[in-house]
Amino acid sequence: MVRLSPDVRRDVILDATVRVIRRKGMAATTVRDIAHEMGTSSGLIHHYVESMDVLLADAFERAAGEDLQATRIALAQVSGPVARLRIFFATYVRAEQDWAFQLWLDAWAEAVRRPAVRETSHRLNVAWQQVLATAIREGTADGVFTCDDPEAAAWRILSLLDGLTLQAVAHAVDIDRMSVIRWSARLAESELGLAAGSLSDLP
Amino acid sequence: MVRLSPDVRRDVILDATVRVIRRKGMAATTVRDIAHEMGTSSGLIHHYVESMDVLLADAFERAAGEDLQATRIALAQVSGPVARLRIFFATYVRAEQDWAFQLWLDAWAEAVRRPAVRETSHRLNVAWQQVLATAIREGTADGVFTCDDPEAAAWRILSLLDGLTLQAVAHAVDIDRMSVIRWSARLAESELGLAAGSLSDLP
DNA sequence: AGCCGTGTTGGACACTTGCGCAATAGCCAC
DNA sequence: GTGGCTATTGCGCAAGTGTCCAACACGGCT
Repeated sequence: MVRLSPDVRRDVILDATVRVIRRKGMAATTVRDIAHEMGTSSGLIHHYVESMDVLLADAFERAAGEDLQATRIALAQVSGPVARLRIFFATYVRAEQDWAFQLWLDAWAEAVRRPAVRETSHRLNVAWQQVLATAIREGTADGVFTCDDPEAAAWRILSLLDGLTLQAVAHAVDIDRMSVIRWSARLAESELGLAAGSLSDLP
Repeated sequence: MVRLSPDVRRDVILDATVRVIRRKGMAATTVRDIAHEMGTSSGLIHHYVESMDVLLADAFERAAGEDLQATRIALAQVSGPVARLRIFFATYVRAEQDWAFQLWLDAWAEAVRRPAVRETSHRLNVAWQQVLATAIREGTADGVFTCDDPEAAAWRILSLLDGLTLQAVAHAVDIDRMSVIRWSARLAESELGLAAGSLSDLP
């Protein structure tokens, strides 16, 4: 029985929740799972968290936010619009491991019924789209890309990525991860006026 | 207590299940809900259905299968590859009303946890892809389309449709239904070597 | 009419869930 | 040390789940 300060304990609870929902998915995560994950009693969680619903929403925000942040950092570490887009596609699949994308599937499905989840998933989805749109805008400013509407192009590329990844994750067949990247990168080439293969060919 | 023949009862159960999952979503649907919906006891359901898992899968199959069949019929009633594709995009949004697409979101999310649901959603997704792939193959055979790989092209077009519709349905903003069709149709034009606007311009 | 097959009931069962509460035990100030 | 504040326990509770089954009652057949 380790006694922690409220702030630290709150953080430990969130961390444990993130780990569990990554392993089991949001819908299958229980208070007892989280308690077992951090090696405490389940009552402790209710001492800090008002309800399971908000805990799941907060944990989803942290988990998905970490992936977004990781991609942002990865993009910042390379220069040049083309190289940056290559990194985007590469990290998207790395970030969107099966368990991470499963979180998104849960969130999208739950969005109709849980306002808190809808707000979070919407905000994070827009954030992802903005990461892509910003990269595209920089490329057009540099004269490397040709694109009338970076916002719309970002939605299209991201939606194709999501639609293909969805098939790969939910059904575990028909579309392999390599094709997801290559096909999405080819759409990006077409959208941005790049030569075929400049994004989709392997380095 | 109305006594029905097994075949009729099975149909009544499926119908009631479809109604409930349309109202509450797959994840929140219980045996007792369905029993209450058709005004019988819950035990009756298990007398006909081996498990909740397959009942949900069967109900999803009926609901989603009806939409698929409606699109197939609509496609059969027009001739010419271009006209047929236009109908495909038009009926896709009509078929995929919000509650219908919500079913798909539920199915994709539940696929990991419910094997029967995964099998059904996988099979129906492939069926949708095949409807598109067949239309594309016919167009290439007629010399109207130019496409190396109709199977892959169908996956890409369908995935973009799903990815965009997902945003429209789950978040109810950012992307309107008109853009979903127009953007997907433009990808199809690019994939099939059609002139810009031949699919995406409104009739 | 009476009977029997079977469609149907309604609750038992074992389990899981989120949640609250009295009791306990660790840490810090004195 | 020792007391007191409070983080933590561990169990109980009520509600909810899928599944199963003995009993019941309806309807067609003899």
